[in-house]
This record gives sequence, structure tokens and C-alpha cells, in this order.
Amino acid sequence: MNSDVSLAKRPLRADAQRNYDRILEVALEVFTQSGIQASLDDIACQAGVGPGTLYRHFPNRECLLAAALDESWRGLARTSDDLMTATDAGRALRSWLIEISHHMGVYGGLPDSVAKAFSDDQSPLAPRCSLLGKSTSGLLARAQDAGAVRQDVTADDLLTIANSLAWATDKNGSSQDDVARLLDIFLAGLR
Amino acid sequence: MNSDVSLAKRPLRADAQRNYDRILEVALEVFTQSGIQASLDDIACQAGVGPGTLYRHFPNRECLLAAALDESWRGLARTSDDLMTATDAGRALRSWLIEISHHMGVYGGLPDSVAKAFSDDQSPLAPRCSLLGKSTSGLLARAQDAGAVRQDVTADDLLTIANSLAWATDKNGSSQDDVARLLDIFLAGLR
DNA sequence: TGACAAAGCGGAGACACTCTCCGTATATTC
DNA sequence: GAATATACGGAGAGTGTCTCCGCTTTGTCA
Repeated sequence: MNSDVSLAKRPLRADAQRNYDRILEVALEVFTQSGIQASLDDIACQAGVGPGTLYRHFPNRECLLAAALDESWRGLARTSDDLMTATDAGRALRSWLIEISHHMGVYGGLPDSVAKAFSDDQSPLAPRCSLLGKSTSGLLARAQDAGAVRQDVTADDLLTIANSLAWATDKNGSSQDDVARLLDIFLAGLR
Repeated sequence: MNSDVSLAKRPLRADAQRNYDRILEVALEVFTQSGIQASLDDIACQAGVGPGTLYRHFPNRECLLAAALDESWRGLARTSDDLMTATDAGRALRSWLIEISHHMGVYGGLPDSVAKAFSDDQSPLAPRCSLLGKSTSGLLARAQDAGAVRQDVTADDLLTIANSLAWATDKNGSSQDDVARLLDIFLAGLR
């Protein structure tokens, strides 16, 4: 059952590892600059490899994106751990939602992929998303226990809102302040 | 009002008009079924015309989309007129926002185009969007006068939210009820 | 009614992008 | 320094957008 990662799976050949790293590095740059719809062939070219090499390492755009997000999302996980110990659970939840919205804005078009991943277990992003869900559930529960948020709200609701607002900023180029403002209106409605 | 048709601009030749109508008819069907990202060449083919003919009448996807939305959005305008005379201004605003969200769901992917159009005056959808803005402003003002909504909220805020929620439903396939629920939370925060 | 210009048609094809296949090259192992 | 597993990369198939231009149809006017 645990065949996929643990056993076998010898390390990549040196040249393959080099290419893998280089592709990821370029992808990060290109996604940041042009959004996640950038041409993959172009990324391969900029990384100095052929398209075949890119697709061998990352069979599709989602896989590359998942890898490109990993570091950033690890930071998000650490943030959630920190917030779980904050004294004001209500404010902690607010900070968390703003944090998520910001992270969804690192690459243009990211909220789209994340939304898809939320409702598709097969997506390479799905495991990351479910971690996000767990963190949100934890922070929400604390806020609800503290009486800062009413009981009939789910973590999915909050993620939907945070992602939707990130999407809106992404699309019409409004500022992070606007996100926070709309989020605050929403949070006011949650009491 | 009807300036685009009345002066100069002689009427289309009979065959051209026939094709125009047919393309629009097919586009409506295909957009409804497959979303606005459907292949335009495919629409042309289904309409029994060559791609050249489609692109002559509708130079790009946005133009075709704008035409395909016209009738539906005229209905939206009538709804807003009705709501302007409703006695409960707060509830009227709520109905209006729900109505907008629903209309954004007629074609998969529509919220994306609408969001782009909101921040791009050149978009063929822009005039329609600004009408939407006017209606929303009117209904918002009434709700604010009635004390149902606080003063520091703008029509843009409301449109952003309505469209974002429509986008979220579109993406993760949640129900219209979910939209209404999230919208209600938001509206609760507006008081 | 028939001829002529204007209007319109449609499909070939340029261009862009995704993704695969497979002959060739390189790293690793013994 | 082979032998073998591993990886490379580019040609090209498939799909989609959009344009160009030679040919066809329509409307008009004598």
C-alpha cells in the first residue's frame, strides 16, 4: 500500500535532479511574473531543457504548480501553528483569513486552481488544500469557543470567502486593503 | 440609445443577418452547456458557417459573449426597476444581489469575464457592467437611506461580492442556497 | 431582367500552446 | 571501460484562435 514513496524510488540521477531544480526555479519566477497560465514550453525553454524533460518531471501544469507552491505553503502552515496559540481567537481567525488571501495572490490565477482543487480529490493541490482546511477548522473552532464567531459557520465557508476575495483582487487589481475591508464586513456578519 | 444601428450602418444583407442570428443562437446553446470557454470554431461549425464568418460578426469571444448576454441582462435591468419601487429597501437589495449572482451563473466562467470587464472600459461587456453598477448604486442608496445598510459601503463592494460568490459556486459546484447563505452573512455585516 | 459593384462567405493556413514518442546521450554500476 | 538503466530533447500530432483573400451571393439601377 505504501509502495508509492517509502520503498524503492531510488534518488534521481544527478543531471535529472539538476534539471528538476532548475525547472522549478524558473517556474517560480515565471508564475510570479506572468501568472500560472504562462506557457510551459516557455518555462522549459528558459530552464534550458526540452519540453519532454519538463513534462517528465511534472506531467501537467497542476503538478508543477503544486511543487512551486510547496515552500510558500509550508510557511502558511507555520503561521497557522503560531495563530493557534494566540490569546485573542477572534483576531487570530481574522489574521489567518487575511494570510490565506495573500497567499492566494502570489501567482495570478492561483485562486482558480485552488478552487478546483477543493472540489477535486485527484488534483495534485488537493492534499495541500486539505491541510489548509484542517488549519482553518482548528482556528474556527477556537474562535467559536471564544464566542467570537457563531456556530453555524463551517471552515469551508471561510475558505470559500477568503479564496473568492483573493480571486476578486487578482481579477480587478484592487488592493490588499480592499480584501481586508470586505473580509471585515464578512467577519462582522459572523458574530 | 440605439445609435449603433440607426445612423449610417446600413442593414445587414439578408444572408449575413441570417448567419448572425444563427451564430448567436448556437452560441447561446453552447455557452450554456459548455461554458464560455467553448471553441469558437466549433460554434461556427455547428452554426453551419466558416470561422471567418463568425469572426467577421464577432471579432472576439467577448463580443460574442456580450451579444449572447444581451437579452438575459435586459431582464436583469427590468428586475432592478421593479425592486426600486419595493417597500422594504433592505430586502430589495438582498434580492438584487442574489439575482445578480444567479445571472452570473448562466454560463460557466462568466464571472471571470465580468470581473475583467469591470476594470476594463474597452471590454464589450463594460457598458453592460456599468448599467449594473448604476442599478446597484440606486438600490444601495435606498437601503442606506432606510438605515438597512451602513454608509461606508460602495456599489462596487457589493458587485465584487456578488460576482465573487457566483464565481465560487461556478468553480466548486456548490448550490444557489450556499450563495444566498454566504450573502446573508455578508449582509448581516453590512448593518 | 440582366449586369455590375458591394457585401459577404469560407476554408486554408499562420501561429501558439500542450503533450507524447522515441532515437540518442549520459550517468551509474560492476 | 563496458553494460545497463535512466534521462534527454526535439519533431510532430492534436487542438484552438484568428486572418487573409479568392470566390460567391445579394441588392441596385438602368
